[in-house]
Amino acid sequence: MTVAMTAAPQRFRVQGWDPVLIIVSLQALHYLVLSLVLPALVTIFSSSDLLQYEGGGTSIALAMDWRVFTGSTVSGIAASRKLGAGLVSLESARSATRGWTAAAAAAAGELDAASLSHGVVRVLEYDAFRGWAVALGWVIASMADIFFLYHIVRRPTHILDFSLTLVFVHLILTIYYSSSFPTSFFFWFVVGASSVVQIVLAEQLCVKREMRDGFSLGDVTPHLGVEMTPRFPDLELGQATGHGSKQSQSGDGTAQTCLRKRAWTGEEPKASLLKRMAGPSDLKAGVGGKKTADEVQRIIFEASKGSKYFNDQQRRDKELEIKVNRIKGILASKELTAKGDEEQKVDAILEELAEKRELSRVIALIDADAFYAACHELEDPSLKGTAFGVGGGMLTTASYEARKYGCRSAMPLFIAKKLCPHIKSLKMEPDLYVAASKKIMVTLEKYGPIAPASLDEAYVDLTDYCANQGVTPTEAISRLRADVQETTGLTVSAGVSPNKTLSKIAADINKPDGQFVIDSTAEACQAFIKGARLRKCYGIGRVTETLLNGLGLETVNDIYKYRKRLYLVRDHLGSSGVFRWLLSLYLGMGSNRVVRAKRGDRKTYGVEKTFTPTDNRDALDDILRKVAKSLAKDLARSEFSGRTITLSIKHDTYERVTRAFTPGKNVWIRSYEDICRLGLHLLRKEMDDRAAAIRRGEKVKGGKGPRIKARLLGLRMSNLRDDRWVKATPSKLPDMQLSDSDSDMLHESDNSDEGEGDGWEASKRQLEQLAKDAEVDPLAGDDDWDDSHGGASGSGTGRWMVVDDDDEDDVVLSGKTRSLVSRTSSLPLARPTTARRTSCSASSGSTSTSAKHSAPSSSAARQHSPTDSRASPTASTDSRPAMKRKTESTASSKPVSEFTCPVCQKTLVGSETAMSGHVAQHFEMPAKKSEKKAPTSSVTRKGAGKGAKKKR
DNA sequence: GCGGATCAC
DNA sequence: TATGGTGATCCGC
Ligand SMILES: Nc1ccn([C@H]2C[C@H](O)[C@@H](COP(=O)(O)OP(=O)(O)OP(=O)(O)O)O2)c(=O)n1
Repeated sequence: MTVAMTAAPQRFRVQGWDPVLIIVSLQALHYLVLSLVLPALVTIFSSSDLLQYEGGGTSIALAMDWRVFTGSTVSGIAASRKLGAGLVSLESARSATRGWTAAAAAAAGELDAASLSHGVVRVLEYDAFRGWAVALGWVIASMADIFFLYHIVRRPTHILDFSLTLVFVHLILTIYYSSSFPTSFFFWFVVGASSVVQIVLAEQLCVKREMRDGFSLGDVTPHLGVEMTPRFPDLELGQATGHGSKQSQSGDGTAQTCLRKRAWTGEEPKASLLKRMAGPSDLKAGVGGKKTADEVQRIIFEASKGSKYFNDQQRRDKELEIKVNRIKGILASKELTAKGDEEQKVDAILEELAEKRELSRVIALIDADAFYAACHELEDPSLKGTAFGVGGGMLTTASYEARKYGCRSAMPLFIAKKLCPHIKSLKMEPDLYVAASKKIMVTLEKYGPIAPASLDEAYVDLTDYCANQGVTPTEAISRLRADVQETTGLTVSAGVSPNKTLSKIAADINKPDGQFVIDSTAEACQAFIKGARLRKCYGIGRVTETLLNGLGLETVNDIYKYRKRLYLVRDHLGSSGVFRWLLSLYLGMGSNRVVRAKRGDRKTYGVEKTFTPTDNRDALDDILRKVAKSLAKDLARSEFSGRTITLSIKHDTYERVTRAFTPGKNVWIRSYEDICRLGLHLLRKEMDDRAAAIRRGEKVKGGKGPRIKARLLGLRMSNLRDDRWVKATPSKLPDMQLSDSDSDMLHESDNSDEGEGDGWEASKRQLEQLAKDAEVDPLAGDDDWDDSHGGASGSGTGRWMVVDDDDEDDVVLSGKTRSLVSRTSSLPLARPTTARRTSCSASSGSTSTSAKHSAPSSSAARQHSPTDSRASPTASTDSRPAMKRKTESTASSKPVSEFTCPVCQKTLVGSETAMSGHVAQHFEMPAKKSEKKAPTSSVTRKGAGKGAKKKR
């Protein structure tokens, strides 16, 4: 024992990390503590005369035999009431063969002989004391373990593992020692409870230390030691080729996965961090082998080390680690009480889900290869085959040649240059991409309904094309791809399957200029997705993947393999829907709805700008004004106004905060002046609030400096209203707009506010009152299935995407993105489903007034969808128009040019813009008083949201 | 409604 | 030396 203790620390320093040594040391220390504490406790709690029976208080059995716990606490106490039970309890003890148990046997003999109830009680009392003493000893030792874990294990991630291993080893030892399996509830309770407490406390301490000390690379302490996650051969998707037909035009067989030796040894940062720094890239780096994955990781790491960005990544990494541990803990505790029928239950759900499988459609996802880069090659053919990236500072994409060196999307140029010294970078030219995108989409439309998911991606429903032309999906997609290449000069890759989920994954398989078709059979779908790594699935990003990894899952098939685990933690997976979503993913199911997004589907407009960090107020104001101007321009061009403006700040530390403000329910923001005024106000308020928080000693983001030092400022408008729609609709609500032009108001209003501390509130209330008018009603949309991606609305390069009809060049895409991850704990995921459900049902009826206005199209848009192909009834597809609202808003009276300021009560005549400008003035004011009240009184609280959405 | 977090491209 | 811009959803207050 002693040897181990002293030897351990040394070996750590010299050799790094040795799990076996660590567990041996912990075990030894644990027993050492027990051996010191138990005799003392037993001596204290036991009467001396009885102590003799077991030969003193120092028997090794005290530590090693689980029966010391039981002898009598729980069962014994019960036994004191009933003789029979007491006999049973002692009976078991009698079967023991060595150590102190002989004493118990003797006691039992004594009982048998005397059969005096007095005697029985006495013996049991004695045992009870001892049981408690031993339990207490165990608890003390467990708490001492916290200290050892903290100093020896160090990494929060490993606490759980080592702690459980320790208990497990003890279990084995005690079973061996006692020649019996622990059947005492008390024993399990004490051991289990102290382990839980031990794990929680130790992890918290370790996490706290890491947050405090950081994670220094030069440090040679064991916790930095290696935690290499082996790079799995990228099984991609198993050999699904049996079912699907494969047809790759490009010659390179990306398939081979060579085992690479470590490019560097010695101190290595945590794998997760390396991965984070390397980005989502698959790192199968050079097909051409110019750089190995390890080299790429190393270079990225070396270049990043020490930067503020790097530090921020470390911080995130730690937080993620905490999350992983938390869910692991939840799983561990749930497993203790698992019933055993979990897998059966899951299987039932799977069966239920599988019934809704829909295989009638042929859905394709077309994705252009290295899109931006390809667009530039089109303009300048000499670029072909050269290594270049698009974007200054940060690469938005890289040419395939550059990718051989490890260059990727979202990689800073200076790192790309280290990887590939001769890489060239081109300036972004959005117009080029938009034009190319339009061309692609036009071509795609010849093959069926399409749903653009970004500038370079779109889903196409080939069902009808195949039927009409009498061709197989494979033939159809081959034609389509050839067609696109011919008409646009761009190469695209495609995936074809019965649903969007699978097609999306399939499109990646034969990536550059290739395609992958999955047969329309349940078997083919299932077989295909089984081998896919979780990260390949739309909606599963870095965080979600890590959390699932924490539960032991690596591939989609593991969802089934570990369905019991998922089931046990299902309530901690964000929302209950996540669990089912994963199951349907495993089944290879998904939405097959292909509908184009409409103009009204856009939900926000925003502009943000990164600059070299500064804490100069004037400079920040200046930047914000420019941002405001840009945003105003976008809004004007697209004819949208918004009710809510959100300021976004990225501190020098990369920590971000957002601050929003909604003047009123019917107050529309659009002009540069309003945006600017409100934006500056939000910025100033944040500066003041932050400074105040610092003075109060509270923690704030962005470092300790009293002034905000930012590297990015952004403004975003949400709760949009389509001004075109407004224009076309004669009467409507009282429409106020904070507006520009009249700057005159500025001065006069300035003084009026001082008095009213709660001008803010007042204004809010009055405006809300004023707004109460149009009637909206509850929605009708009921159950709609999920639609993770494409359906309508989405992610992507929002700003330029071309929306449906009007050939405007505004952009809106389709697809939606839910993100997993609930903030507080657990797994992310949100269920893909329903985005609109929340927005319609959850939000108050009042807002819908505006919602209605803003998105007249969205409801109208849908009715058209799946009608033609009757075959998609309840399918797992969404199919359904969610809500069908019809009542347009009612009208309200009220001319528009005369207002009474809700704040100062003045009556103003003139443009509404003047009005808004005036009102806005009040906002600039004293944040103080309004501050207090705002939180409590403002707004109503509605509980509906959650319930509605959960159910389903 | 707000703010943080996640994800996608 | 140095790490982007745009948009969407979800959750818990
Ligand atoms: N973080 C990112 C990722 C992508 N894009 C842009 C540039 C890409 O060209 C385009 C399409 O993205 P993809 O993910 O489809 O990647 P590419 O088309 O560039 O390459 P490939 O699809 O061949 O892997 O979106 C971006 O601006 N920022």
